[in-house]
Amino acid sequence: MPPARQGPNLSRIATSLGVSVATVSNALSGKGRVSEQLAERIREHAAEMGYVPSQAARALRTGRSGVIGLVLPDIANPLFPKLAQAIEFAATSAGYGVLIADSRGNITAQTEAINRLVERGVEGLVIVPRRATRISAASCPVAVIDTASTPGNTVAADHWQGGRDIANHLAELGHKRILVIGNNPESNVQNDRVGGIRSGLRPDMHSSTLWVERLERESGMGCTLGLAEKVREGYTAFAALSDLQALRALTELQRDGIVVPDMASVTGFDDLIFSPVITPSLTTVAMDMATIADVAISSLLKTIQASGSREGVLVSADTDRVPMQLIVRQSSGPVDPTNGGPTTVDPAKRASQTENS
Amino acid sequence: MPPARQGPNLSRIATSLGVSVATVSNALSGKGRVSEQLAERIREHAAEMGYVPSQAARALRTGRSGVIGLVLPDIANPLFPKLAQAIEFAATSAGYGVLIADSRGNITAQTEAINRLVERGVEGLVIVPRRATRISAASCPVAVIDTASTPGNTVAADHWQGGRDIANHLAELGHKRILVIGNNPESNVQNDRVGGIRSGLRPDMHSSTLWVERLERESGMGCTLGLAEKVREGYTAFAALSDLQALRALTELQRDGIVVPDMASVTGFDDLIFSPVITPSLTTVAMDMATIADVAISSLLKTIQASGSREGVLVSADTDRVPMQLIVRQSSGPVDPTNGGPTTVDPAKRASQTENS
DNA sequence: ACGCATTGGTTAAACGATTAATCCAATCCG
DNA sequence: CGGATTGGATTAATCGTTTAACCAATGCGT
Repeated sequence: MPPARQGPNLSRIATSLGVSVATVSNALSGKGRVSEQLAERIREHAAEMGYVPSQAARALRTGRSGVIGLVLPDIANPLFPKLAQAIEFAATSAGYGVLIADSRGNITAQTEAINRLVERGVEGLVIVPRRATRISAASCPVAVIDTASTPGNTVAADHWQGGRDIANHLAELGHKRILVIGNNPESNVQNDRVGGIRSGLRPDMHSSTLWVERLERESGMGCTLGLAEKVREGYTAFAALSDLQALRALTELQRDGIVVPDMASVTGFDDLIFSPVITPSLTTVAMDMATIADVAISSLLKTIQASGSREGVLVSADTDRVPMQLIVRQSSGPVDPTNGGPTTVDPAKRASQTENS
Repeated sequence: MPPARQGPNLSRIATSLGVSVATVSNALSGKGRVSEQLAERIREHAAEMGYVPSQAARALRTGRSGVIGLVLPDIANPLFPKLAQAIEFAATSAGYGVLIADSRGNITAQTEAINRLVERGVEGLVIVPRRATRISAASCPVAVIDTASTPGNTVAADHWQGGRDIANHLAELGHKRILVIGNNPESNVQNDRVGGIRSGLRPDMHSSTLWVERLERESGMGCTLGLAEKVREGYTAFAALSDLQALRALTELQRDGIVVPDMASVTGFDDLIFSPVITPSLTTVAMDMATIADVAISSLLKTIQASGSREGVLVSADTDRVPMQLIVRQSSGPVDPTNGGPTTVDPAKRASQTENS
């Protein structure tokens, strides 16, 4: 069936130069003993023939495929682009390729995805686990990116510190009552972020938490969050655990005639693509994806080289939490002195004024 | 160096069953001639030994790696998650793996990315080209996802029709003056969308176009688009060529006290992750990513199987444009009768009312 | 009974690179 | 001067599959 192999290979180079394949291999890899002269001649010739080593053959012989797998809980996650980009860059820089797999929601799919990658011969895996699932190590080294409080986590942003930074920021602006808006309390990441926020509150501050997914289960998808009511109750700041929730909050407030940041502040997490360009632009806390990816990949590769590359090991890194960076933009500002207490004004009325004027 | 291969392989299965490797291979692939009895026995035994074929060896022997490459102009593109997810799913269903590569902006990087993938032995490529770059075919079949008007395009959403749908929708709502908001006039996709919109306008309608990137080059990144002014001039609808621009427009309008959709309508493209959850939720036009991915992958694989899998061919499909679907949400509504002409009200005044009340 | 297909299986040669084991000088040193 | 060393290159085995070619035994028609 294979009618005519035509790509240049070691053997073709060898015969055309009148030497043995081993010599060519040695010259190109710089491993064996070849005179510098000959080596140079070989490299030249190989280059001009456009030689490209067969990864398949190399993989077969050495048992190293030069590929790692990236498993994501849900590719549609808005955070994914940055992560994938960073991982791809780090891996490529280290001479590795990246195979992706989407673990579409459920845990069985995640396991299947992992298996597929392993069967394809990946040398290691980078996994962003779904919600609170623990990774039962596959048959190769695994680096986990979730949050430092997850057992088995390799490296992640310091979500806790990010939360504290947000709390500090809001404290400095004079906010006393803060509503934390999260999606799901089962997410380790979101829990760390809430924890961080709470730990950063001054004694005279108070916070409560709104879980959107829970609310939607009762009131239907895409329901309103009732934030205008919260403003009336005296909340002056809305700290969302993700820019997506922050955006949701921001637009809802705006629609109800509550001017941000004049009358209420909104903050988010993750610095998603839209955050800098909306009006007002969003104050948020960004992960240092590049560093996270670097740490994950480098410690993964270290483990791969150390281990016989069999056994599923959970990789650990020396830096397991990477600082997050507060980015102050327009959506957060000093608390409105006239709106310090509950029910100073009636936002509903204000909204209707706006609509009807 | 390789001390102890341990994974079960054909030969191990063969000896443990007292047959030849060829027979095992045949039994497992169902190709050669093996009695049904023996075949069954072999399959059983292989399964319980946990046999996993070596992709590397198979790739080496057959020249088929079972992997395709996905090249993206910029992974950070918010559209990417859906695309990658769809491609990954289609490829996986067909038994292929997906290697990703980010072509980080410039065209040289795109070429390099392609080369890396080819060196890794991908059998074919799916490329979403950067802006208006033409793909100079690599040394393997290439499927291009851009827009039908791009020469060499394989399959894409019917952006033109999507534009027409938007125009129709706005026409039915009674809008006469429409501002199209795009990012960059060099994008084939955006141009098709504008073209579609224009072609769908009724004789009594009028549109002009605002290119954000051009504006930002003059007024600085993240500058305001001055849409309140446009409303004053009589524009009642803002048709953005991407949900990202639509969001930008929507938030700017809201901040300036212009209620959407009561006083102005906003529409987008792509149905990005945030579009359904903002307030008001965004009217948009969605691509059918699943179908696009299916067509791309299936015609790519068809070409791979047909060709000797060498030569870089630009794959073509029988369906080259997949319909887009209009999703009407809250951000578009009938034109405000009191706001039909220019300068009926002063939005700036209204905004300040809101802020000071 | 003899040639001829058919069935069920084996042998062995690839695929292309890596690498341990040799081999053959030429050189070095006591 | 002879044995040990070393630099420089070759031989050949190996990774795990696939597959063409081959072979033995059986069945069948004439």
